[in-house]
Amino acid sequence: MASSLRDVAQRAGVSVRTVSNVVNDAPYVSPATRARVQSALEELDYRPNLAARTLRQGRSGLLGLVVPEIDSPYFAELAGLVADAAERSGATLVVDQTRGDADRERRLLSGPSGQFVDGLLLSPWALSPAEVAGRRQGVPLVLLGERYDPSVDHVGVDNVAAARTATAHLIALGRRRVAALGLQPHLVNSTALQRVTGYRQALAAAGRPAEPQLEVPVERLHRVDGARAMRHLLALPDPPDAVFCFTDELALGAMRVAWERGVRVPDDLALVGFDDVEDGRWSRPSLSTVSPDKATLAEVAVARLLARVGGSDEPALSTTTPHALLVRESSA
Amino acid sequence: MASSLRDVAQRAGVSVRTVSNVVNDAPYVSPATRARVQSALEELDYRPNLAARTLRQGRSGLLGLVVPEIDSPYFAELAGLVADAAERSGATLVVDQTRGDADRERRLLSGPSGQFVDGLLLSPWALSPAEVAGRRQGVPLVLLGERYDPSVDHVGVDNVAAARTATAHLIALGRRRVAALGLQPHLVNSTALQRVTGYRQALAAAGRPAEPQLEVPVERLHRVDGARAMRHLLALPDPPDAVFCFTDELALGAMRVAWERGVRVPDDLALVGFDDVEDGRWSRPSLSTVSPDKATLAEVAVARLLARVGGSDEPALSTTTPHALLVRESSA
DNA sequence: CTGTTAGCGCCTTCAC
DNA sequence: GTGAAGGCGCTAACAG
Repeated sequence: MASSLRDVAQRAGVSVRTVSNVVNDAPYVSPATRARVQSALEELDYRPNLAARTLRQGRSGLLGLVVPEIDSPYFAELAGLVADAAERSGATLVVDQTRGDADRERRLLSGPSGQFVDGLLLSPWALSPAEVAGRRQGVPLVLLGERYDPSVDHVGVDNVAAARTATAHLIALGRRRVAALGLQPHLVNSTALQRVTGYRQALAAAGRPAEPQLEVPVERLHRVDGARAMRHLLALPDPPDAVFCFTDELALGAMRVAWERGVRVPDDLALVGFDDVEDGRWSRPSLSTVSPDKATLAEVAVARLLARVGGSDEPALSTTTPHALLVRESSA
Repeated sequence: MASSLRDVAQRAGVSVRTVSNVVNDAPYVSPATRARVQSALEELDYRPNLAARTLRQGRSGLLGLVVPEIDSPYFAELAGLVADAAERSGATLVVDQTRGDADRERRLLSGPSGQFVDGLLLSPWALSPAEVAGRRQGVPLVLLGERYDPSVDHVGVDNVAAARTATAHLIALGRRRVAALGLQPHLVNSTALQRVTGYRQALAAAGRPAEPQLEVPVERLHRVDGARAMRHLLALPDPPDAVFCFTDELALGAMRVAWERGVRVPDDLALVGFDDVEDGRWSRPSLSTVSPDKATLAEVAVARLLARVGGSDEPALSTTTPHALLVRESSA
């Protein structure tokens, strides 16, 4: 059985109050008493009970991060950085995944594990803006990536501009038929939509007509989806000579298929991804990509959330974090 | 302000007890009352306070997973599967990372976030067996991968056998000089040690002498470490024609370096990794690997932990989960 | 079937 | 400087 404040007090021959003071190093404790309590604390291996403390002061020191999939490289990397940022700020991060399930997102937004955290970072996937904005009661919420509602804080990159840059780069390479891989018309989530928008803008700016058959939808964002979409593109009567993939995972799947089909990257087909995931730096060839500054994103998101937890009630902020196009071998 | 049981009771004109009964759908509530309470519950958008509930019944319904790095593909995949397994069992998983830091491991083992979870799954890295066994007080603990102490539950693959199989496969391919990449002599963690042991056993079984210069240590297990180690191997007067890498990440880094140096895989150099991480299925060439059954591992670990949480006091069990050698292009 | 109440462990206001 | 006591929200033992 874990020992409580009272046990320690008894052992040290003082009152609970004094022990509490020592534990939270408050002033007003004589050095002698403090020392005595200290040793009692150690002998009993006392640890404050977080449930009780949380109940009492309404704060747990815990921050929650909810992502669709913890095992997708992008979210895994992001989670790692957010955990680091939280750690630096003296908070502890706990991570939850929803597998893209609306119910789970909903539950985590206001259910048990959104219950004992002081604030929540959410990367929405299946939930509509209205639901997110509506359900947000109680703990502060900061949205990652998606900007849903002007009433809730948001941190993310400018997807439209980033996609435009990536596409423009492919066009500047002299490619004639630039495809877009990764549309998700079945989702409320609008990230893919923003990226197509940027893609189309770049095409238009270059005086190119939009070609609907070069815009390929995918179910999810895994390598296998990229592979399937690439097979589709290569089967076209007039296949593309460049593809802008909406995530690195999609691009890596597409790249593998290109190789299997004898299509040389970048000679026959230039590829650019999005996310700057570790794998893309080591693939063969290495993958050009739009690199969101994930460390800054994590830092800003945690800072904003902690400010809210601290009681800040300034109007909701939408912060755009930097990104950069990294040209590597797949589009050199 | 969130509404409490009392608020609801007041609104419905009943006692807290009755509301509590309804919330936890206990019996002994008349349908009429139940309905009345239900609507009060909804009107007030009542949500149980987890801190209070935990304080009261000493259980939170939360399980914790502590891994060195949440952004390494292996741990990310494992975390995803463990979260799924927990979900299926009605528990919620929270994930923490330590970045391989002994202090953080220590803190998480018994600190705040090990305080409000009912049980802990730990993949130790920097902590010594003695510390792990000693610090384990309070919540049940199940060790993942490393088998530290007979007194604590453990689930993992047979690293020695797996490494032996992988090495034997390379030998059977007719390779003359088989290297081992990934030793970690600086860690208390013994996974690498077990894998070298299996490697040496296979060599011995084939009547080959051990060649110390073919056993390459690494600092960490990332691609960059694999790349560095590979450069070292290729600079040897008599470089290997096969390498068994202790993780897929190391292998992927090594593979990229081989390509840069014009060494053909698998013709000039056969490669086998360990972990069966998603990337290796899509790399070029695809990566042969030892595939631990991660889903089973997750399932068993969660089941065992929940049994402990439920009060099981059978002697500590050490479970070996299955693994399989997957021969793909890098050693075909 | 339902109401009343003690107490989980902690912090903190009030008294000394 | 330190002690006593109340109460955070919930559950369950004890009435009725």
